[in-house]
Amino acid sequence: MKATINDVAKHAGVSIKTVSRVMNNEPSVRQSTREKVQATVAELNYQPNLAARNLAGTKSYSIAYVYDNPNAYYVIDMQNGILSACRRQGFELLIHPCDAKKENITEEVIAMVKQSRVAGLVLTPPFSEMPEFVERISELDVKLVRIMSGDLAPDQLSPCIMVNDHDAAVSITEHLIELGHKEIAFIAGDAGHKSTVERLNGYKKALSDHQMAINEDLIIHGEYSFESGVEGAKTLMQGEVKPTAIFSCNDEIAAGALFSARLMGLDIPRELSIAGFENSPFSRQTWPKLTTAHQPNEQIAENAANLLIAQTRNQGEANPVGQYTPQLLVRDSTSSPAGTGT
Amino acid sequence: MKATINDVAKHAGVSIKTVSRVMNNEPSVRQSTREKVQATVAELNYQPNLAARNLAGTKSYSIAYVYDNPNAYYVIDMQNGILSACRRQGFELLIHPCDAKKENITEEVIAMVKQSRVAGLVLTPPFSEMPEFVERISELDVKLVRIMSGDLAPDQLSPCIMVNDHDAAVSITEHLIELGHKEIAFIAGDAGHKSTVERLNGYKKALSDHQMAINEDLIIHGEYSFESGVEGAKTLMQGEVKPTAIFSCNDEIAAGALFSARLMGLDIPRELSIAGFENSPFSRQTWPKLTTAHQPNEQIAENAANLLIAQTRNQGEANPVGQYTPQLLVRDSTSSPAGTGT
DNA sequence: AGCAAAAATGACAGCGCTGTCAACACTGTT
DNA sequence: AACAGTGTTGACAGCGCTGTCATTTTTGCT
Repeated sequence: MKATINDVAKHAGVSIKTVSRVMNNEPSVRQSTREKVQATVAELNYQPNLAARNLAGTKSYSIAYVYDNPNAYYVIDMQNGILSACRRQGFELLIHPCDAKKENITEEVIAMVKQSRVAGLVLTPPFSEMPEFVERISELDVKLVRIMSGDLAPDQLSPCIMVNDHDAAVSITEHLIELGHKEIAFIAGDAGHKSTVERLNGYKKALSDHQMAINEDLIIHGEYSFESGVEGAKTLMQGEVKPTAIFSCNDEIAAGALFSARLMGLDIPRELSIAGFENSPFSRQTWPKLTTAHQPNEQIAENAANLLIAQTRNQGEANPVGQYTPQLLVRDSTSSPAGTGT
Repeated sequence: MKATINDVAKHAGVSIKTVSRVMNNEPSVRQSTREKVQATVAELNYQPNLAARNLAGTKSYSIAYVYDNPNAYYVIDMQNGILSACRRQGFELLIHPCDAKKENITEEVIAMVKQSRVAGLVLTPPFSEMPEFVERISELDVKLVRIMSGDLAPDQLSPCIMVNDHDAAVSITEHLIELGHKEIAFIAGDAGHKSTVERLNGYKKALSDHQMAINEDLIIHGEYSFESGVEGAKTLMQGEVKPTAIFSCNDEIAAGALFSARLMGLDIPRELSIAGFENSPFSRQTWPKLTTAHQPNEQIAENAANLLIAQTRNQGEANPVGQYTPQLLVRDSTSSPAGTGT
């Protein structure tokens, strides 16, 4: 029914061990032998039995995705990306949703690692940005890869995929500046998230670069939610200095801001430009569609998983750092301010 | 480091096989022996090695969740529910996202089943509602459980968890009727989905029961999307007979309808009541929050997974049928029509 | 050609568990 | 007391693969 390593060995006229070597990309196999085996593998459509591999070997062929993110879209994207890498490399994925705020979350994850014997973990915010957690986990016999906001890895504990929110925020802000906006507001997300800090700094940087003053009254400290956008926009538009553009820390906030603006009878984008961040499905479910920054989550995740798998095989550099900068995606919620004739 | 069955056997003073029997709830173990072993298991915190189990036994200890659903919230809920059941029962979950519209999707899933040797599959729409697909898969040596819309299982091929969209739609419609609405519109989702049909029928049933006419002009055939809600509401409000309430086939459509209504300057719910369906996070991210029907997806999924696992162990009835009726959840988007004084 | 070193290959044990089957310990019966 | 019948337990092989180490083949060099 299902081909085993034995079948392949017999068909190819070599020993089981040689087939094993080929399957694991080990050296010390003559090229001609390797090809012969590979041909047989293809012919019989052989796929190694994961259970047997895990049982027999010292290495493990599974990795886990540990997450706590209320954003389902993000999780699904990450999961799909990781899964792609796993399928390609013959790995298994264990998904481990859990609560980052739980008192003994570190112990819980440590227990999971010991129990499941996974070879590595993919960590996304908030876990990837919890120094103590990362440190404790990295003492275990398990590889890590972290996806986080920033431009430089904070330490050498694992490979990191950095998402350059700062530069992307600069792009968005410059887009608004170039459209001719003078009063650009910012609605921030949760203060605890690194992404909030990075995006806010990018916004400030762009203003400074263009000799524009930073007006703290135009900066709202909110959280990553629709309601926060609603409130933020209301506060801003009732303030002394009315912005002609609002840069929201993510699409959900932007959707809220947009909603609020329409309630106030504003014509978007003519009277107020609104930009989001993330390019989540949210940004396409508003009207007009949001200008945002596209973050290729699935690709980031696949990249991260590949890096992780390479680590578990002791391949690749020790602690490579990948970097992604979300790209500006101009849609219909931004334009030149009213009265500038564009 | 990690306790094996051998350690347990030694500590308890019995043979490995006896421990195995206890772990698998097999009969023919004296009560006193069973307790002794269980105590040792607890003491050593022993957990069977899944890889070894899968390798040695004829049974498998993993199930797969096969899905193709663009709704990330739904998928995450299902996944979490299934995962809970798996954790409790010592099973492993394989997640298998794929494209239901792909030409040879059936062959692809069959290949996956053979390859991974999973003991069972959890199927949600659209897979659970594809008769040929289900039939082909059920010929395999794999158990199934289906979650689908309706009140009666369509066949005896597997246990089914039925979600009674019909009755829930009746509840929502009656809620609107009781508020005093006379002209109640309906915006349907994708015609191909059974849930659309069931909800539409529930809507019609409620109207009939209350001696109200069914006006086809008040029924919009759309799809499960925000845009569809926007368009649908626009069409309805420009029609000859203006509804005072709109029942949307899901929350996303309702959000679109709500958005559209606000653009038209309507005061919600005073001038127009809008109800959704699903209680997705969407329904809480609108303003006002949507009246909807709550579908306990996570619970449904856990229930389904438990049923599936019972099947793989040949426990439980042959083809049990579970049923859930989503519950009416009244929030702020519905009220008595203007001029009725409530 | 002859030899040591290096490269390629294979034999074999064993990972932690389950299935099979044999062995043993009790019953209640004649 | 001898027996069958039932309930309980354990010995042992083997699942499909990898790690170790021994063996064979090839290579580079004199």
